[in-house]
Amino acid sequence: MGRSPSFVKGVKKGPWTIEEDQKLVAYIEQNGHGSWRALPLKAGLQRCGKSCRLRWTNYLRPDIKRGKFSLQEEQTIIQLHALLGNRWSTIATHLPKRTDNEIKNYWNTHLKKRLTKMGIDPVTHRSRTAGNPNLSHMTQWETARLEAEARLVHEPRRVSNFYQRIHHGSLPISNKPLLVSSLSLPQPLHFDVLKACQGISSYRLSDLPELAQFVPIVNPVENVEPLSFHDMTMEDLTSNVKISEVLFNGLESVKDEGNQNMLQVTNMVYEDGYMTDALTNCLGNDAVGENHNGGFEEETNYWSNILNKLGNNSSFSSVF
DNA sequence: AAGAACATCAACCGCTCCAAA
DNA sequence: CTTTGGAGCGGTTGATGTTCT
Repeated sequence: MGRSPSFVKGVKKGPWTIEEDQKLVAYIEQNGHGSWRALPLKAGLQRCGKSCRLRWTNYLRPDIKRGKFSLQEEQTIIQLHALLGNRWSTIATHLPKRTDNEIKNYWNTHLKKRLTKMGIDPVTHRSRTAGNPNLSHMTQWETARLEAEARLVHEPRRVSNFYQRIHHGSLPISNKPLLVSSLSLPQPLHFDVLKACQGISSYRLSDLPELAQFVPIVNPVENVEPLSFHDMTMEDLTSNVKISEVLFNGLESVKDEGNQNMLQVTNMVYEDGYMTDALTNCLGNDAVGENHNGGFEEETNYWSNILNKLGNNSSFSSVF
């Protein structure tokens, strides 16, 4: 049913010649590919339609980028693979101008090996070395981030400087000026807030490993000397820590309720609009206040306030 | 210098999906 | 509803290039 015969008399196989390529390109440029099955005859090629389609989609198409994969592309592949597995065509839709075949080859010949070398199982994307919860935690976060970003490409909205802020001025993920959408907040908001705060916690802890000792459940770094963290008191810190644990545990407990939930809610991490709306809905205006424009201490206080509010918020607590 | 071993990637194969008949 | 056939997907192969011994 629907299967092409594996052998057809008079049909050429193997590498394509320049002449064949030229014929195929010329025909498609003039007529479009139409029915692939009928194409070879019309184009004067001794190939099966399937071979023509493959040659075109994987090699001859004008909108194909060839050559070395960038670091960003590599990261995207790894993270999407963690989320999607070997669904190369889906992964390819997130990497403009790359084909599924190319990505698949690159994964099999480069990335899989590299992950294995790093002690990461290329199938599960988890550390092989006696459980590193932070790794899967970060993978999870990065995965969700990518998925959200990928969807933003198709669903333009205002992108904020939020991501830049939490990354201390590193390059934005997207340089595209996105539009403000009408309010269609993802639901449930609890997950939004949860995810957003988790992102913040992740960032801080990975950026300042010294802080990790206060949050052993998130980042179990051993033998780290205590650190006085700017002007924050220990009380502030432990207060955050306590809530971070709640956030993390909460996230762990809901993560299996379906990727849809997880993925649906992550846009707001990049978008002040979503973030503010989500927080406002959960906590009320006074808790969220004005947007802030950076400065690590300011940021710290901002999140400290919000986390404290979250900790006392009954609707949020009910998530758990 | 030469052969072996390994890496790369274009292309093929067999399968599923899905729309049309 | 079943059958058919085109399109597309993912796994795999094998020719070619590169590195190692």
